[in-house]
Amino acid sequence: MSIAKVLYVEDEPFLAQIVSDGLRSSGYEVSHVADGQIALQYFINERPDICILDIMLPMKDGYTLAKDIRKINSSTPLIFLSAKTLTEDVIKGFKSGGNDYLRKPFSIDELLIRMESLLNRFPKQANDHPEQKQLVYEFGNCRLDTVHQLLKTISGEYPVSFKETSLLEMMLLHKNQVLERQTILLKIWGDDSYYNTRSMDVFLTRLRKLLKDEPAIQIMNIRGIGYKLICS
Amino acid sequence: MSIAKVLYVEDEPFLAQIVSDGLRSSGYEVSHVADGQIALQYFINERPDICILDIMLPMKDGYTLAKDIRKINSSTPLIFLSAKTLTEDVIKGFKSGGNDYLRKPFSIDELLIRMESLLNRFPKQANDHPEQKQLVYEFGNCRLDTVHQLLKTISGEYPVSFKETSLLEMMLLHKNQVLERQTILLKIWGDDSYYNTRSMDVFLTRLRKLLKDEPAIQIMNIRGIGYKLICS
DNA sequence: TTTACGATTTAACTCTATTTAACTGAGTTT
DNA sequence: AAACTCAGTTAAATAGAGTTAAATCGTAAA
Repeated sequence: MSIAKVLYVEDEPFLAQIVSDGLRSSGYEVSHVADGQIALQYFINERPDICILDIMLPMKDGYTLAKDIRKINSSTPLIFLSAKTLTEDVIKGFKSGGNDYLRKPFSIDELLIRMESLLNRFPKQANDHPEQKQLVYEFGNCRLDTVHQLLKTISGEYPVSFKETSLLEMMLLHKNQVLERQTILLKIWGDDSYYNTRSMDVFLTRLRKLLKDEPAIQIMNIRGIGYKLICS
Repeated sequence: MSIAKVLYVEDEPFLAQIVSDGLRSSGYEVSHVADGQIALQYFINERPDICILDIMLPMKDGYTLAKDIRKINSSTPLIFLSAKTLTEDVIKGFKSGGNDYLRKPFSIDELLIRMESLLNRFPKQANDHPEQKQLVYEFGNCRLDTVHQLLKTISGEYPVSFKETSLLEMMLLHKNQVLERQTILLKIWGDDSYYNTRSMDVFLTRLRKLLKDEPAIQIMNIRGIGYKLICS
């Protein structure tokens, strides 16, 4: 989804400023309105993706506003923010069409996560965007097939393990550039603890051994920083 | 909607009794379980319409349980109930697949209205209509008929068992993507205990044997993670 | 109810990717 | 040059995965 538009209705200017800033710095486009009457106009004109409503408002209270919005649109998520803590107020909030109800004071982070939840913005899996990554790499006289995990060199074709494939692929994506050790570790191993660095060394040895017959290809170490894969 | 089934996971007996009674007197059908490990079994067998999970549980905590449930089913609403009040716990709850998070102590009425809200937002469906799933899959030179449980390969047509069919079908639904072992186990076997993984290995061997004459089709292992079915 | 059979699980064993360990060497700092 | 840190090599240990066969389970026919 592109940038989500938020309609935020709140009459207390100080809080409104803090929350608006918080939302904006998380990438939302925020329209702030202080009055319930005007808010409905905004809703109609701006078609926000989500609304955040205070309950106590001048002219038209939050419950009424929510009901009015629901007459026009039944699906846009509505979150109530209120200092009213009684259960019956919460129930009134849901009955008037709200989808969530946060008691003041609340944390911005909690508001954000609840908004995301209502907007279904959780990255389901990496599967969502089957990113069009390259499957086969040619370099020097070699070829790495990341699908079948095969490395063809001048001296033959060898099956390589998943980690070997990942490591070589990562270097190929940065060939002739410096690639930091830590970057590799974090990406492939998930953390850069001592034993994982030792483990990576072992894999480097294996890759170097596989590529030893290709004089034009070298994995160079840059001490204290990382590696550079030299190849055409 | 007919009577909604609730799976309620809570290890504190006194609270569990109160909440269960409250839900029942509001017309819900409640299954109460005190243990996270067993809860997953219940989920698979009972197919509840909504789940209410405590966070602190013996055997398997609420977050982990939620993640496991999400591997099997992505739409059933999940509500966390917890004495943990920190924002970061709330965020963890949503990140692990929860749809709402209520801090203890909470009022039964608030729980009820939030349940109702979620049940309206995710109208019963996924479970009732096991969405028009594909019955026959074509891949490479093969064809899997899930109705008659027949696998046609280049070398003939073979009857396959229910588990073989399910396993292959699941891989086909994720072909050329990484599919986690645990996801398969939870979905097909219902739990990921040791012997089930061994059993799955046996089925993989059988599938690989059946598909061995199709060089373009391979079930590749990604150690520590899962499998990838390579095919067109 | 018993038997027979196929489906699935359990068991025992093998193989292999990855990690751990121990040691060696190379570049840096003092 | 001594001391130190980082990196490379090799081998052993571990844990994940694969294979095969035997045991068990469940169901339908006898």
